[in-house]
Amino acid sequence: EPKQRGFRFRYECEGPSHGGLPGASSEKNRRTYPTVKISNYVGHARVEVQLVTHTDPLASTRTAWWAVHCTENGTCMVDVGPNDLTASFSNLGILHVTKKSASHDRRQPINTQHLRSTESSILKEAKELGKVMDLNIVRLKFTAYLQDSNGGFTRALKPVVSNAIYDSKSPNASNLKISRMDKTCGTVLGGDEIFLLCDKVQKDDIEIRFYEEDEGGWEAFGDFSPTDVHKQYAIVFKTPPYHSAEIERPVTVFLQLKRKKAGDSSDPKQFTLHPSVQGKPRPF
Amino acid sequence: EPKQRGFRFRYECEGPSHGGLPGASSEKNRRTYPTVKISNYVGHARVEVQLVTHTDPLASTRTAWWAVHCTENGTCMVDVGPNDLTASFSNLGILHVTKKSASHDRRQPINTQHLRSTESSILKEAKELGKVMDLNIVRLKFTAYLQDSNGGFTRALKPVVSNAIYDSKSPNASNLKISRMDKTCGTVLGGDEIFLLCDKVQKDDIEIRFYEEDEGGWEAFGDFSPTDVHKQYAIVFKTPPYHSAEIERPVTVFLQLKRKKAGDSSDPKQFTLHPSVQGKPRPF
DNA sequence: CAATGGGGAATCCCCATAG
DNA sequence: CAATGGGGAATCCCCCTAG
Repeated sequence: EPKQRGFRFRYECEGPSHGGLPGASSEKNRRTYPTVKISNYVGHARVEVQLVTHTDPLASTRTAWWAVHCTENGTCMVDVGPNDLTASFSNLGILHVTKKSASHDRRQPINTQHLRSTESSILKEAKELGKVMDLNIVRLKFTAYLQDSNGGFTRALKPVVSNAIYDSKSPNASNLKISRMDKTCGTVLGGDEIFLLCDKVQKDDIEIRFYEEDEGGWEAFGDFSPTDVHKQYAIVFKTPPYHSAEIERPVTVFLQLKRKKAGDSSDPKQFTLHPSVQGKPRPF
Repeated sequence: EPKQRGFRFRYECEGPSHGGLPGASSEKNRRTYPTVKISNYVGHARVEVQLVTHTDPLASTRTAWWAVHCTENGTCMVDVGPNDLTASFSNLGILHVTKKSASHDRRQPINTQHLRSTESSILKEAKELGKVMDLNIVRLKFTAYLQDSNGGFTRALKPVVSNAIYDSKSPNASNLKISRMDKTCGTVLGGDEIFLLCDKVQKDDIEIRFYEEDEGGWEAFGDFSPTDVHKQYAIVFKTPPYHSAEIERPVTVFLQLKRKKAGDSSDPKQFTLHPSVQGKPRPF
């Protein structure tokens, strides 16, 4: 399985070799790659990868919105066997196809009379498509071919489809990250104003989640409006009140950025809640 | 004269009509436009505008990096006179020409044998040019033509060139602006950490200037490094010490963003310095 | 020096608001 | 509805660091 997030799709103009798609369990020092294994078989086999859309994985590649670059000649397959039937793809790149070139790709009925209208209608179509199938999410589709009696790889097995891969440069799928906060503590009553610096977020699809780790889990959300999100890179918010104002000593909780729609979240940061100051009355 | 900053150059693809270049003294409600007046003359005249480069105003327009769009047909001139010889240009737009189309513009020796090499060499040339003459700065060049005895506008006067106009979308010429700070006061000793949210800045060409208004003017700079500039939209810095630690009551000073190279600055924000707390020793 | 990874510039697209 | 003004997405370019 490939890693779902954190990999950046590239445009052709960016050149090859910006690193291959890592495997789901890939680590800094121990890199792994998307891998498939053919079970219950001994012999030679050929495994091919294709990119398919996020939503309709089994059917479509009808428009090649992306192209996989693994070998020089553009084909994406490896031969395996006869003993180890594990195919590992170590240099998969995912290429963005631009809207413009995408429209050229389609075979047009060249001889029809609409010369101008084609172009705009294609753009419109592309836009429609873009709405349904997010171009920034793809899956890998592996197809294995076993050798037939003539030695040709013709006996196709049922393809398997990977989990979804999100373009890390796409604003709705980039890695969420809190890089800095002006305070890391506040009072149990909430209402403390915090300046938080982060990687790119979308002002209408982000929330700041406070939580405690134990089961039963308390959670609450930072208080801010879209206008408090500054240029996608900073958020000014107020802390939520803790579930209980009656604490004797400081409590440490966590906060993280979280996308409302996709549900993915950033690494957490610690935040310390202090008891409300002696003599300062709670608001009621 | 045109306004120097705050006007955005547009690409052709953005369509016409995103507002015309305002005059230097243009206000929200009282719009003015770049205007020239022919002195010491009575009669009809024609005034033409052209865009010229920032650095070499009198000579060049040799490559039309920008195009002025004022009338439908692309010509940019107005006829004035016979009494009022003031020409006002109310709908000047400045078009960005993309690098790609810029290279097409040049008349190529089509029949030479370098088919591939031309393109890359043109790009290289464009890049070279870009280094010397900043494509995001232009000037207007007005040329007036008086009527000759046949009624033709042939008697050109000496052209006049406007001040420089900076593309407000260009990162090194955009409007500087402080939009929010997490504190607006600190101590006279300095060293207070401030989170400041701002419009786009360049981490290597920005400083935070504290100053007092009176002549003799104290000034000092916020302490931060390029890595403290977060994604061009926020700066975490430490306040500088005031010129005197011996103050009895709070002092209000100003701070502003300031570009090191161009020297332009943002509107100031107030900042209040409090006396060092009773009993807290000054560091020495 | 090429591979890897990432910041930000140049280009493009489209939305909100006031006439 | 078109003019105006502006935010941000899609595309592209290039620098840094570690091998």
